[in-house]
Amino acid sequence: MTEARSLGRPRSEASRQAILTAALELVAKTGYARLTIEGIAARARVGKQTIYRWWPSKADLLLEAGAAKADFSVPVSDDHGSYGADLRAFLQASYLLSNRPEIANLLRSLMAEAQINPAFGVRFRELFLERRREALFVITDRARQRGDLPGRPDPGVVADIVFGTIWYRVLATRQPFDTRLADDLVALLTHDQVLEEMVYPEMLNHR
Amino acid sequence: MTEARSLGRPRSEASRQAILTAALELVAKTGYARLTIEGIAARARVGKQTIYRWWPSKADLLLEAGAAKADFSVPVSDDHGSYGADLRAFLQASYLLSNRPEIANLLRSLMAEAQINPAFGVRFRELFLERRREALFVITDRARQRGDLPGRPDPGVVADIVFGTIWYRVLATRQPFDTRLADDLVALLTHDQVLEEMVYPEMLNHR
Amino acid sequence: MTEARSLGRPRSEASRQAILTAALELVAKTGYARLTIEGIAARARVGKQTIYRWWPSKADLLLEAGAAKADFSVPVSDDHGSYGADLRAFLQASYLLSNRPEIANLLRSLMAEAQINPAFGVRFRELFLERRREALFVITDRARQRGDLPGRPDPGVVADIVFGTIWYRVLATRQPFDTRLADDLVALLTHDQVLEEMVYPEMLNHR
Amino acid sequence: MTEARSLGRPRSEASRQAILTAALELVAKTGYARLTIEGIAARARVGKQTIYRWWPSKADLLLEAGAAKADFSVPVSDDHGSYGADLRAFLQASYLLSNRPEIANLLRSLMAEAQINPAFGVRFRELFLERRREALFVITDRARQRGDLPGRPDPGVVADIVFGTIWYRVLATRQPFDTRLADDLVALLTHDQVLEEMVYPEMLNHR
DNA sequence: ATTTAAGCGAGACGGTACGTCTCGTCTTGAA
DNA sequence: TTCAAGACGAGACGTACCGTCTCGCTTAAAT
Repeated sequence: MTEARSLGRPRSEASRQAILTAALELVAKTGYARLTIEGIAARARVGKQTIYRWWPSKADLLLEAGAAKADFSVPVSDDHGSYGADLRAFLQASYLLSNRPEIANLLRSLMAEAQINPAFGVRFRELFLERRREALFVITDRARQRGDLPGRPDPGVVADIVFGTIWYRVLATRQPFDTRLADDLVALLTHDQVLEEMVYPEMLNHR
Repeated sequence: MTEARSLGRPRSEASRQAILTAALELVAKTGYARLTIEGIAARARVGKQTIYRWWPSKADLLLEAGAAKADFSVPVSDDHGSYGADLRAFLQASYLLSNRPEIANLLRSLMAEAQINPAFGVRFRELFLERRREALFVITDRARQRGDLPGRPDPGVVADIVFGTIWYRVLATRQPFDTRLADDLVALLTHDQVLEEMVYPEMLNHR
Repeated sequence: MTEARSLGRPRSEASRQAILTAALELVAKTGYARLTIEGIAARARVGKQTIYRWWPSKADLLLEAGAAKADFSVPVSDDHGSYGADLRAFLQASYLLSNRPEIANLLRSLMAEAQINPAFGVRFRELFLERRREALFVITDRARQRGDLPGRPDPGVVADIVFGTIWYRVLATRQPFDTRLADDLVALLTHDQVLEEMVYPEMLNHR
Repeated sequence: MTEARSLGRPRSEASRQAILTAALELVAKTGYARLTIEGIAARARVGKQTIYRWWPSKADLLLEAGAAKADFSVPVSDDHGSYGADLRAFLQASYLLSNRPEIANLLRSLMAEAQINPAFGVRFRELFLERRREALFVITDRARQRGDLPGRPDPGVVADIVFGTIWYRVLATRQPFDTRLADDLVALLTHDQVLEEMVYPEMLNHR
C-alpha cells in the first residue's frame, strides 16, 4: 500500500506537541470553561490557524491530548482466570484512572462538550466511549468462552451498568470510585452473594 | 414572623413566564450551545437585565423552566407491595421521563453545564440530583421497614447504579431506557434470577 | 418638528471624543497603513463594537475626526471686491490648510481610501469634495453677479483646475502649494497677463 | 565588465506572464481592495514565494502589469506645428487613456497605494508620474525653441495644472476628461481667448 | 396626591473570544 | 537556484455575547 504523497511543507510535530501540552496545562490551570483557543495558541507560541487547521474544536484537541499525554487506556488482555476476577481487574484499572483528578476533570469536560456539541459527541463516542465498551466486551467474550458468563444481563447491559456507575460517580456524586463499589458490582454481575457481615466502615455511602 | 414586604414595583410574573417559555422554545430550536441570554430576552420581549436580575445563569433558568413547565418529578409515595415492584415503578417513571426527547436534551444540557460551571454544578446536584436520590431512598427505606431490602448493595450504591445506568443511556449511548433494562436492574438489585428463557426480541442490546 | 425619541442608554459623547482623538493621534504616529480599529479602540479605552456601531470604516472615522478636530473649512463669505481677489483669498486659505503636514497626510489617506473603498468614496465626495466645490461656486456666483466672471472656462472647469492643481501637489509632487502657484492660477483664470518681469526667486519650480 | 551569469534554475517567463495576467484579471474582477497576493498566486497557479521573490508589493506588480499589458505611454515626438497643437495632442492622448475604465481604475489604485505605502510612492513617482512630466516637458522645450512658449506659467506649473486637472477628474469627480476641458486648458495655457459663442452641448459641466 | 423605591424594556457600553483571512516566511521534493 | 505546494507565526478583521450601565417609564406602598 502506497503512502499519500506529501506536498508542501510538512506538518510541524514540534508545534503539535506544544499545542497538546499547552492545552492540558491550561485546562488544568483555568478549567474548561475558561479554556480558549487563543490562550492555547499563545501558550504554545503558535498561530491560531495552526490549531484550527488540525483540530475541529478544543474538545477534540483535549481528547487527543488526553490520549497522547495521559493514557486513557485500560488493559484487558490479561486473563485473571474467571469472569469475576477479570471484571474486578477492569474496574480497578478504571477507578485508578477516574480517581486521578486531572483525568477526571478532563473526562467531565469531554462528556459535557459531547452533550453540547453534537459533532464532537459523535467523535467522543466513537473514539473513546465505544473503545472502552469494546475493552469490556473482550472480558465478557472470554467469559462466554470459559463458560462462566451469566445469561443475564447481556454484555451490552453489563456495559451500561458498569460504565454508567463509574460515570455517575465522576459526573454527579463526585465521590471516588472505591473498592467497595467494585466489589458490589462484581458480586451483582456474577450473581455471587456478598457476605452480609463484610463491613467497609471507611465509607458508609449515605445513611 | 411576617414577610418583609416589597417596596417598589413588584416582579412581573408575565415577564417571568415569558422568559421561561422563551428559554425552553429556544433551546429546543437551536440547541444549548447556541442558546444565549440575548436571544431569550429578545424572544421574550424582555430586557436582558430582567433575566440577569433573577437568574444567575442560563442553566439555572433552564432548570427552573424544566421544573415549571416539564415536571421532572417522579412519584414514589405509592406502595406497590414489594421492593421489586416499587423499584420497577420508579424505573418506569424514570424512563418515561428520560425517553421524552425534549426532556432528555434538557437533562443532557444541564448535566453538561454542571460539569463546566462549578457553581451551577452545586445547585444542580442540590436541586435536582439529590432530590431524585431522596425519592429513591423513600423506596429503600420502605423496603427496609418491610424487611425485603437486600443487605447489599446498600442504598447509596443502589442509587449510583440505578441513576448511573439511566444517565449513561441518556448521555453516552443515547439508547432509550427500556423495559428490558428495567427488568435486569430490578432482578440484579433484588437478587432474583431472571429466567434465562425470557426473551425480549424488541431490542437485542449489542451482540 | 418633534425630536426622534431616545430609547435605551444614550450614546456616550466621552467615548466619541476619545475615539476621534485616538484616531488622529494614531494615524499621525503610525501612518494610515498601520492604523487599525483595534489600535484605536485600545488607545481610546473603548470596545471595538463602539467604533463599529457608529462608523462604517476607519476612513469615515478619520473624516469626522478631521472635520471635528482639524477644521477643514475654508471661509468664502467675505467679499474681497473682485473675482481675482476672492479667488486669491480662497487659494490662500486652501494652501494654508494643505501645507499643514498632519492635514495633508490625512487628506492623502482619505483620497486614497476613497479610490479603494467605493462606498467611502461616495461619502467622501459628498461630505468633503463637493462641499469644497460649493464653496468655490459661492465665489464664481458672486463674480457673475458682479459681472467680472470670464465666460470661459465655466465654473465647473474652474473648480476642476483649481482643486486638481492643489490635489496634484498634495498627492503627486508633494511640493507645497505656494504663493507663486496661486498667482499663476489667478492670472490664468482671470485672463490677466502676469507681468513677465515679476520674479519669484524663492522657488523656481522645475528647470 | 561581463554579466554575472545566473546559477541554478532560470526565472520562469511563463510564470511571470501568468502572474501579470492574473493580477490584471483579478483587480478588474474584485477591485484593488480585495486583491490579494494569495489570490493572484492561486489564479496564476504559481507559488506565493514566486511573487514575493520578484515584486516588493502587489502595487509594484500592478504597475508592471499595467505597463506591460496596457501601455501607459503617451507619444510626444510628433511636432504638430505649434505649442497649442502639441498640447492638444498630448491632452487627447491622455484622455483617451484615462477614459478607458480598466486603465482609470488601475491608475486610481496605484495613486491610492502611493499615498498609503511610502516606499511604493517613491517608485510610482519615479517610474510613472515623473516620466509623464518629462513627456510634457518635451513639448514645452520644443515650444521654447520654437519661440511660442508663454513666459508664464513656467513649465513646472503647466505640468501641475495639466496633470492635476486630469487626475482630479479621475480621482475626484470621476467625470470623463473631454474635448471641451482640453480646449479650455489649451486656451488658458496659450493665452488664447476661447470664443464665447463656442458651445459644447454634450457635457454642460455643472451650472 | 405625592413621594419613594424598585422593576421594567431598550439599548449602548467595555470587554473578550470567536473563526477567518491574509501577510510574508519557511520547508519540502522536483525541475 | 527556482518552482509549486502548502504549513507556519503573526495579527487584524468584523461578529457575537457577555454582564453592566444608564435612560425614561411604570407600578405599588409609604407618606
